[in-house]
Amino acid sequence: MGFQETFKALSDGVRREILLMLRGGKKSAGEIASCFDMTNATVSYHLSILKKAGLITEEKEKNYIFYKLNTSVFEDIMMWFAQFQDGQK
Amino acid sequence: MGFQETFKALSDGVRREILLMLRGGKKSAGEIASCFDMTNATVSYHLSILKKAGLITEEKEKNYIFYKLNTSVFEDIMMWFAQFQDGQK
DNA sequence: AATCTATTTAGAAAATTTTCTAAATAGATT
DNA sequence: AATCTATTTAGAAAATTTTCTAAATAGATT
Repeated sequence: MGFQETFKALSDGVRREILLMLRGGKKSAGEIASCFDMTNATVSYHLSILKKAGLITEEKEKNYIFYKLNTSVFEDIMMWFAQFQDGQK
Repeated sequence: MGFQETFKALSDGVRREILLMLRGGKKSAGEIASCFDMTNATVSYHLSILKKAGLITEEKEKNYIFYKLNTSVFEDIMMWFAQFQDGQK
C-alpha cells in the first residue's frame, strides 16, 4: 500500500515484463519463471514485490500458485499521472 | 530515453515531489532544494536523474538554472499503462 | 581582476536492491 | 508414510542507489 511501494515495484524491468505477461490471464510461478534467465527463487522474489505493491494477487490451486493482475491499482497509478495533465499553466 | 530510466526516475519519492512541485511552473535548482531537508548537491543529483529520464528540462538564466516539466514523456508513460486497460480477458 | 552566488561534479560511505545457493514448506502422488 | 513437485524463505554476496562533504565551474557584481 502506498505509492512508494508501487512505483518501486514498477521500476524494475523484469517486474514490468511479468505484468505484461499476465495481461493474457493468470500464470503459475513456474510458467512465469521459465520466461527468464534467472533462478525460480529470484523470480519468486520479484513476484513478492509485485504482490506487496498490490499489482498482482495470488491464488493457490493444487501445488501451484497462480498469479494475476490486479487492475485496480493500475487505475490508482493512472490517477497519479493525471495530476500532470490538468494543473497545466 | 527508454522506459527503464523513466520508471527508475519515478521510483523515488523525492523525485516525484519535485515533479509535483514543478506543475506550478518552472523553478530554480535552489528553490527546489530549499523544500527538502537534504543538501543542494543531493537535490542536484535527483534533478539530473529526472533530466536524464526526460521528465524535466533545464533552462539557464543568469546564474540560475530553471527546471520545468516535460509533459510529453508523461504521455509516453501513460501509454505504457494503457496497455493494461485494453488487453483484458 | 577579485569575489560572490548558484549550482554541479567527484569521490566516498551508507543504504537498499537484486541475485544466487541451499534449505524449508506444503500439497499431491505412490 | 515416503517421496515428488512447485514454490518460497533465509542468508550472503554483488550490484546499484542515495546521500554527504569538499572542490570545481561559471556567470554576475564589485
